[in-house]
Amino acid sequence: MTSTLEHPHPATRLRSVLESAAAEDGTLPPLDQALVRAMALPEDLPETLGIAEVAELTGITAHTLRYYERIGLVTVARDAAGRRTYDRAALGRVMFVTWLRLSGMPIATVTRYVELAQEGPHTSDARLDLLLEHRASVVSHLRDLQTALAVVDYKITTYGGSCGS
Amino acid sequence: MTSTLEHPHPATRLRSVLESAAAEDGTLPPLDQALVRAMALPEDLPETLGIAEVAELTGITAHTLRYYERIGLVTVARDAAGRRTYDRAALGRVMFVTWLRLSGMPIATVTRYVELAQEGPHTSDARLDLLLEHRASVVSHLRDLQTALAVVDYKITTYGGSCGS
DNA sequence: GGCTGGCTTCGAGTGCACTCGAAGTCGTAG
DNA sequence: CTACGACTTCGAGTGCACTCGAAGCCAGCC
Repeated sequence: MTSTLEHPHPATRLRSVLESAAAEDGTLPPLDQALVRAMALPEDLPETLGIAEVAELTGITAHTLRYYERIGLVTVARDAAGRRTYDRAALGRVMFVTWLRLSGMPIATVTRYVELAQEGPHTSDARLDLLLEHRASVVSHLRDLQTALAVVDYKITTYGGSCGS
Repeated sequence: MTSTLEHPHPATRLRSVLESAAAEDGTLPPLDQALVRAMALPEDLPETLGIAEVAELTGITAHTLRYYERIGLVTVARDAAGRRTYDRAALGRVMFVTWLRLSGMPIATVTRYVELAQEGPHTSDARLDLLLEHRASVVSHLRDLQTALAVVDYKITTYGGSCGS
C-alpha cells in the first residue's frame, strides 16, 4: 500500500492499467475499447486512494502529483485530516493529464484545457479545437520519430560500412 | 544565401532534404533508399557551406550550431578568416546528430557516441550497442506516443459524451 | 578609407518540468 | 503515552537544452 521507491516510467504504469483492462475477457479488444474501459477504470480498486497509491498506479511520483495540483493541473479532494483522497474521477483526471503530458502537450496547454473544462460545458468547442490541434502535433511528432528511427536503423544496418562519424 | 529569420522545425527541414533526394527520379523509393541518398547529400550544393546555409538547410539556428560545436557534438573546419566551413561530411554529421536529437537521444549520449567515433574504428561495437539501445528506447517512445494518440482520439471522438474533465 | 553585415568567442540568462528538503501534523502500533 | 511513518505546505534547487547579448574581427562594396 505504501509507495515503493521505484519510479517506473508513467507510460509503463498507465499501459499496464490499459492492458489489465484489455485482458479482462481474455481477448485483446481494439485499443478504443480498452481505452473506454481504462477511462472508466478497473473495478477492483478501493473507493478512494491515497497519494502513494495513485503514484504507484500511474508511475508519477507523489512529489509530482502534488506539484500538478499546486499549478492547477488537477484538483483533488481531502479527507478530514487534510490528506488527498483520489476518487475514481480524480484518478481518471490524473491519468488523462498524464497521457496528455506523455503525448508531448506542454503543461501550460494542459492547464488551459483544464481551466476550460472547469468553466463549464460551453467551452467544449474550444476544448475540442485544442485537442484537434494537439492531435495534429502528435501525428507530426510521430512521423518525425518514425523517420528518425529509419535513420538510426540505416546507421545500424550499414555499420562497419564506409559512412563516417 | 544569407539566413532568413524563420526558424522552421529541424524535422521539417531535414525531411525536405530527404524528400528532395527521394523525388530525384520521380518515384518514391523505400525510405532506406532515400536515406542512403540523404546521407550522401544532394549534389547541387556548393563545395562548402557557411553556418547560415547549414542553419537554413537543417532548421537548426546558427546559435545552436555553434553551441553544438562548443560542447563537442560536431567538429567543423575553419577558413582563413576563422569562419566555420561545413563540407559535405560535416553537413552529414550535423544532420545525423540532428536526427539523433529528434529521436530523443540526450545530448550527453550523442556526445558519447561522437567521442567513440573519434576514438577510431575499434569502438564500432560500442557505438553499435549504443545505437541498438537507443533504437529500443525510440521504439518504446513510439509505442507510448501511439497509445497517447489513441487516448486523445478517444477523447475527441467521445466529445460531448459524459466523461468529465 | 570607411561602412555594413555576417561572422567570431564567451559567459550569462531563459524556460520548462520537475525534484527536493525542511518543518510540521496526524493516525495507528506497541 | 510515545514513537513512527506517511502525509502536509512552501520555497528553493536541479538538469537539460538551448538562447541571447556584448564586444570584436574581417571581407566586400561605395
